[in-house]
Amino acid sequence: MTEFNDFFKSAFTVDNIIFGFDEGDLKVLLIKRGEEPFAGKWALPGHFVYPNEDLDMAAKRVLEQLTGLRNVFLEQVKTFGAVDRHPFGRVITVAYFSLIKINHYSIQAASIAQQAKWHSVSKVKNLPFDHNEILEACFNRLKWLVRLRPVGFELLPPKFTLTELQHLYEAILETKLDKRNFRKKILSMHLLIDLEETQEGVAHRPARLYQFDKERYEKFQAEGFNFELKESKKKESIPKKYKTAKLKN
Amino acid sequence: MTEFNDFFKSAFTVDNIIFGFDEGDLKVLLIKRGEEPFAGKWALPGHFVYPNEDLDMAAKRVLEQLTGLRNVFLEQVKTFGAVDRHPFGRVITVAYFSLIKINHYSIQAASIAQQAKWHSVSKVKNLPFDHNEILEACFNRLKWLVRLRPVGFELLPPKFTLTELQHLYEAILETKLDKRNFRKKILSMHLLIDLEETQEGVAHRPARLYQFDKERYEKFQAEGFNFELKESKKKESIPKKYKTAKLKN
DNA sequence: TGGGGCTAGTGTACTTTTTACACTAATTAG
DNA sequence: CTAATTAGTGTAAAAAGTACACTAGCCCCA
Repeated sequence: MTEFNDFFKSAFTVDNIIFGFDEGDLKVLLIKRGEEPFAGKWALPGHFVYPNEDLDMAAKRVLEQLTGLRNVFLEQVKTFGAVDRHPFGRVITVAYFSLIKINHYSIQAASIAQQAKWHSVSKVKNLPFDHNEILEACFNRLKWLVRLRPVGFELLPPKFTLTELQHLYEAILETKLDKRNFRKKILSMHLLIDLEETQEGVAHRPARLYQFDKERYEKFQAEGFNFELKESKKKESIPKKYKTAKLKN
Repeated sequence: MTEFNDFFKSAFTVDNIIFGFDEGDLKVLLIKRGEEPFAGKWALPGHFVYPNEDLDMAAKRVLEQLTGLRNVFLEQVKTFGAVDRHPFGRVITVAYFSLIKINHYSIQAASIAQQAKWHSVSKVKNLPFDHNEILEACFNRLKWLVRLRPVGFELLPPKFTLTELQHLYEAILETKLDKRNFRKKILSMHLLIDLEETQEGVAHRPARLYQFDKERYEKFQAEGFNFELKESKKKESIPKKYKTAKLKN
């Protein structure tokens, strides 16, 4: 049994990929690292898992320390364990992603980081460790999940308009959707409660406000239903420089 | 930095969930454990990850030692890290699942186990550790994956009939499929090469043999296509005792 | 050697879902 | 009161999915 002892020399961490949505843009919460390695660099928030702590617990702890939030959407995505991924030794990390409503919490950076800030997912690059790869894996998971389960609502305030919801989907799926078809599809699921209120103080026709019907959703989930959304094939507003890259039949 | 050292006392393993298909039944390869803990019990094959080894490498190693196979379908599924899941200390495990063609390899159990044997997925229970939970997670992943990507072919011999393919899908999805619709759908994907050969020595009309067109599939994958299969709503041959459990609208 | 048993193989009409597409409505700003 | 801006709505055509039943070809055995 002594041979086993050689194996008990590694550590593991959780990394939290926290997505939010603001100003029509999908964001990810990064921290400015307060400790070595890579002190001072923007990175994904994460921490070692304590000896008496389950993985999910550790992920919840990191999330709560950073945002003050509990009971938010949180799901394990993938584990990264390249031999040389951490300069201090063998450290594998379990990536979790969560979806939160921006502006519904205050960042409490001090506890685990010098600073925490939202960054546009599309602009983030050059993260330390293998964090670019981790972020990409989580973004792909989100893209996929959003087609199957109505997780989009986790990212919006409790009251939202259909256009806001559509913009969210467009940001995640990186595509344009047809307005009428989107509305038809969303409303046909009967997962939205029409609040019979409208926006105020906007310089155009005010939109109706809706609320996600969580109760109804949970009833349906048991029956296993499908939340698929397909993209519009309308003349897409793709900048010309990408046009040639499109695949042919 | 000394505080970090407390974290470098854990170990991690990979567990391989190896699926095969035989006699119309989905199987999983289990080993009879040669070592403590749980020596002598049937369990999922797995092993500690060596200090100089990536996770994927470890999974490939275990798979190859057990089956002699390389280059088979292998994918990370989920990581399990409950505090008390291993009696020897803190050990988290990364679950991988793979799909192999039964009868296309010989089990080389000696190296890591007393014995290895195929078990019907539907009959496996009372595995040690948290292996029941791990198997369930991998089976769910397979169910899901088979609808999106033509991974079914990984489980069949190079030449197969459409009925064999259909039985495979039915075993994985735990449902009946309509024969004509299944064929229409499968053939419309143009992923099968008609070998213009037929079965021999069967006591009925011999079926045509097909081969999976991997090249064509890989070309399509870049374009992102969908391999979804829906179940037949035909009068299902569900034993009466289950009928009352069906969900209503 | 021909009839029974068995599985292979095929087409069509109907229903549902998806898609493409353009105008009117309601508000604020100036 | 006009311009600017976004909200909100319906329909027809195409595609995909579904339900369903009979003939074809082989072996076995009497």
